[in-house]
Amino acid sequence: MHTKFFVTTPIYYVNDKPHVGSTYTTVAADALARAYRLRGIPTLFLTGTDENSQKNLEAADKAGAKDLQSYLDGMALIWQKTWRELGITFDDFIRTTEERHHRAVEKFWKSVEQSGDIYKATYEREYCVGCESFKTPFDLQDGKCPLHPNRPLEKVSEENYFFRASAYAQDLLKLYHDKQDFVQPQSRQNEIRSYVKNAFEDFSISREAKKLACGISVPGDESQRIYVWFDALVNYMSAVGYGTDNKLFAKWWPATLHLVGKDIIKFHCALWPAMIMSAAKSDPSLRYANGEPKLPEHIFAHGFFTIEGQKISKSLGNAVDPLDLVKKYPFDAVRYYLLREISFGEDGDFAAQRLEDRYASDLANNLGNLVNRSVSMSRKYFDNRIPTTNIQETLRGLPETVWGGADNLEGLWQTVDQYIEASRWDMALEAIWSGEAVSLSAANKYVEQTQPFRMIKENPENAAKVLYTLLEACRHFAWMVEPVMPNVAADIIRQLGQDPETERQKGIKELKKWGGLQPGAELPEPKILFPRLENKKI
RNA sequence: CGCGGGGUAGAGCAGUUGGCAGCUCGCCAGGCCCAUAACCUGGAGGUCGUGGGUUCAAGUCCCACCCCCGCAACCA
Repeated sequence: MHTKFFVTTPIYYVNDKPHVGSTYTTVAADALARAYRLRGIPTLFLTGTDENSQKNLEAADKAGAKDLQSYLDGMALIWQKTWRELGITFDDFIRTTEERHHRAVEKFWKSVEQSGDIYKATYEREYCVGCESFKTPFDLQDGKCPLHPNRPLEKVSEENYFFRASAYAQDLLKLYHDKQDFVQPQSRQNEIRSYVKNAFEDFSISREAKKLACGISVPGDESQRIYVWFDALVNYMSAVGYGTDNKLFAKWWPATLHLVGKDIIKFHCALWPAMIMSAAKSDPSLRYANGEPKLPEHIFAHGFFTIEGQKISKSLGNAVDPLDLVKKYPFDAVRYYLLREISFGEDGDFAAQRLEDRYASDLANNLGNLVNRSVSMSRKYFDNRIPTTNIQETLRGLPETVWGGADNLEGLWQTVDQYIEASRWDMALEAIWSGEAVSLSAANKYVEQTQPFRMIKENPENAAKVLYTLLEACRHFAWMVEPVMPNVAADIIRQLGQDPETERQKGIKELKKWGGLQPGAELPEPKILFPRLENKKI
């Protein structure tokens, strides 16, 4: 595990409100952030909005906003509000129109300039507004942008500033080679490698101010504005004090993990590290003691969604508003579904039916039912209390049963931690649900094999052991899934007669130990964790 | 020679470093009765797109081929 965890989402364009795509990225980041916080690791979770884009200007006009700034303010608020309602625990929200960001960009630009990697050149090329990037003949297909064939290319002939990105191609290739997990999943690293190898050119990083109504001015040249990507990427640094708070910056940079969609990997995995390599040459705060540039440690590119098998599209009316979603389903369930159903890094499909299946099967039948039956039996047979038993004797399961005991539980914790470190919640959750010796499934089997409801008559001592084991296991499972389903986890802890906040204070080491439940403690009346979803079609 | 994703049981999907082909749902037959008609056991169901190759061993690596999906705008 890391000594600190600084995770970011991309900054989102505010030309629209959040939808499942941005929600997916942000929920994934949130679950990771919560996991590290729970583990006592200093965590900073950053998200925000990209407000210097021409697209926003178009959107503001379209929305009939009285001026750009009030439009941006309104949208930024909507994004923040949406995230809060989805239980997103971001620590900071950066807006690229903020002063701190402007100062960071300015400093960054100057560093790159000082390193000799900014030069002026006149050139004529095609600019695609859709991509917000220049296209080389190599990029074009039939003279059109292959991504936006119906959007006319702008012929641009002007004097701009360029970033000498090509000078870093070799260093980037070396980086990918030396650090196999710099870009994940592996297939994306391959893609990036071939891009850098074959098509990595210098970037134009400014436009004439008179043609661009918004954006940050080039330091020392008011007639030019900084290209949106060159500005946007720096947000990851400006939020942690680059150019404004050296101490803060030293504490948090470099980022541990940039979470991005697969469409923007070129910018994050090639341009961004190249920019840092350059700036680091003249800015010691961007270098380690050994002189190496402080690059982000990992970049994870997730896949895209289809909705019910179809591409997300407003004209089809299938864009899902996350706020509508959490009106229909508990947000814990939505979070669980997003993180469990799609293998992180792959494309996936969002289907209401699947969500409901998972809800009924994984959540209600397995998790909810296990907690409910365990608590109910304990209350019934042991006077509304956690059975009194010798905890030492519950370290192992009864002979001839599947239950693997405390050692295996420790192993499961390790597995979960390992998958979290790889950002693979899908795998972590699968292990919790259906691992061999210790899991929700194993716990349910343990009930069948030992039959405490029968055992209570013949061998109450063993029944006490089994039930204590089940309750204690539930406590562990609750903490394992807490980052994904914070409300559900808290409910389980309460049903076990503990206070979630008091428990959390004890720290992860304590929580991971076997025997956290006090034998003989009172058990409150259990409530259904996952009520049936009747007629709740989305 | 555009870019990318994918073809594994009826449906939906996993398969990190090559080592008996798995999961969820559905279906069939049992069990249990603590529990949210939940839980457990057993079973049927697969030429892992096709053809070659490497290997003691390939869904997994290599080569060729076939098929499907996305790529106006919105957009991770």
